[in-house]
Amino acid sequence: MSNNNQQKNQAELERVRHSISHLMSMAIMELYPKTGLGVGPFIENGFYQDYDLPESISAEIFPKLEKRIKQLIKQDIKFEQHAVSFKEALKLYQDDPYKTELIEDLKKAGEKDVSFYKSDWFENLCKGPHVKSTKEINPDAFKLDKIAGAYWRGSEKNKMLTRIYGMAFSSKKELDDHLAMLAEAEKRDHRKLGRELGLFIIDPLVGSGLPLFLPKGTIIRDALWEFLKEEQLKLGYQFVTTPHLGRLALYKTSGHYPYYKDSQYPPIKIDEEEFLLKPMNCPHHIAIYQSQKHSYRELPIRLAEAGTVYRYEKSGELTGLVRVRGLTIDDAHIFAAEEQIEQEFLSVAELVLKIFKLLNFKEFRVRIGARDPQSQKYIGDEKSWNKAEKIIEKTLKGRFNYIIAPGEAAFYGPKMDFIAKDVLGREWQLGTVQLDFNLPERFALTYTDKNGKEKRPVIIHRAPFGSLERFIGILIEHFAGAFPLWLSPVQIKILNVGSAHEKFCQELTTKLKDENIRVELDLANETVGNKIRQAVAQKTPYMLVIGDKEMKSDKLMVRVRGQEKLLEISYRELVEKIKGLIKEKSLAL
RNA sequence: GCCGGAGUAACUCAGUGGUAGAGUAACUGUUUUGUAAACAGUAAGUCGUGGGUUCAAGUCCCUCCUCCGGCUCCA
Repeated sequence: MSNNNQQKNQAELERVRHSISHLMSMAIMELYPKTGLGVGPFIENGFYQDYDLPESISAEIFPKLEKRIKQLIKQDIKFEQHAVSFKEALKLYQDDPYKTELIEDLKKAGEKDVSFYKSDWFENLCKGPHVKSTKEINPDAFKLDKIAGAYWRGSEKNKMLTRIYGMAFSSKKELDDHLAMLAEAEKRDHRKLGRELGLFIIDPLVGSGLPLFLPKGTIIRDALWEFLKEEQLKLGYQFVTTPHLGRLALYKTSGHYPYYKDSQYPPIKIDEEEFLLKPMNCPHHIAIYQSQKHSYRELPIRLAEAGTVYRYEKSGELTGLVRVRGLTIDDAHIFAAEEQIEQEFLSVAELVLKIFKLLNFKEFRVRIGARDPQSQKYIGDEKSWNKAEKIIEKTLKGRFNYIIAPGEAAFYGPKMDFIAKDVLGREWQLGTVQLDFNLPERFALTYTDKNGKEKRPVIIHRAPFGSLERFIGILIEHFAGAFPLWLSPVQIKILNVGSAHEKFCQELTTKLKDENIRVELDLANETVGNKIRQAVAQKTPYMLVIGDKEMKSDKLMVRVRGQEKLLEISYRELVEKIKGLIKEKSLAL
């Protein structure tokens, strides 16, 4: 399909999606004539519409609504646009505070009049666009999805409305494909797999948002960090270790307190002093930088640490490993001279891309997080912000396709985020690089330049994974628990056929362990079939069934994850093969 | 935090006011197994918490906690 066609189809689909939301509103208003209407745009994969309903409803109403929407589609209802004057529009909606607010906003924005769409008896303030007639809508290609609360205009100070989400596509097949993707995503849910594969748990008694990594999860975590450590050593990073709390005064200097007061664990008071569980590693790394005088010859100084921080995320925001209260950032702070920024940004970008390639994230995009011009939440002066934003853009121009996202900056500086698609096509913000002129100023950081003058360095904050917890959560879903060999908690599972083979299996296990291969032995009094089934469920990369044949022959029959045919191979060859794959961190088995 | 849904054995779940159940896992025994589920038995639950209604509550009502889907937020 040509690009033009794609765009055209996309536009058609958006009209369809938006039009179904109007039909849904018709169906709702037939049931509850007094319903207030909030916003109702098309979105990726479908649409939603907010309602102020006289009573609370549940998804049980969906079949009834869907049936009615299908009937409406078949009635060949026309969508007609007309302009209404502000005066008239305000009069029409005099009892509707939501519409009144929207109309006032349009007026402020300098519009001449207000656009309305009429479909049958249903007339609604709406800028469109819509289908000409419901004939254009495929009645079998939409489905109501879920019901949720949503604040009017997205502000938690406002009333909460009822939002109904729907999915809509141009064909039933696309809808079915999308539903299949969702079903697959549910199967891969890292919270479910995390428990089934023995990777991590969250214990309510320990606290929500405070995951406990089990032995197998810890193997993955350590392997990821070891990999990153090696890469960073090659790139000239130095590793530091800092404690989990620091004096409140430190965070007052950095500005993290009271700026993030509401999302931090409150200060701990002891001996007339106050300490804060660290919400960020930067102040500690800055203290290390400041412990000495620095020359331009040393820069850039790159201080790295898997630093655990604690943030009091609101209870409703917590999700498994991907949103937690205690998290370990694969953090580093690069103290650099201004002219080194571009090089350092590129070096971090390269590292992030290497990670993507290694872990099979095939598609990604880059986003520059810039200031929200409306917001006051930023520290530092206009000049340094402009400079920082310019430098990032200059660095990326011609090298990456990027979009600029206003309002996505950190409070101390603009950033560059890498957003990758997983194998199901879902997007995750992974690597982040942030440019900061402000903390160096607040802490009065200096280095001595060529001419013996004191100069101000910049700080580049960066985390290629984001956080170990979140990254592991994403990887669990990305790989559906079937990790590449180098990350697999158990690389080989050995299963004995009968009790006569136990000793041989134990010796084999010891030998493989000596080769630094992670091996697990299953001597349970179970049928071979059952033991295989369990090892398959654990997504074990290699399985060795050991019986009389293996004890007599010098060949092993290896069952490889995802392959039907058994691999016949000698012990030595198998060890070399596996060690080779681990060393290259191969995706294949 | 807000809106909605849910919480019964380690896990997945059944149980609509009248004696707490199943499958899986665990444990014990039998079986000695050849590439995705051997057989038998045993043990296991203050039915999330606290209160209320009732002769009687897993079931109805209220409080709090936790989880799920969203919203808001995410240094």
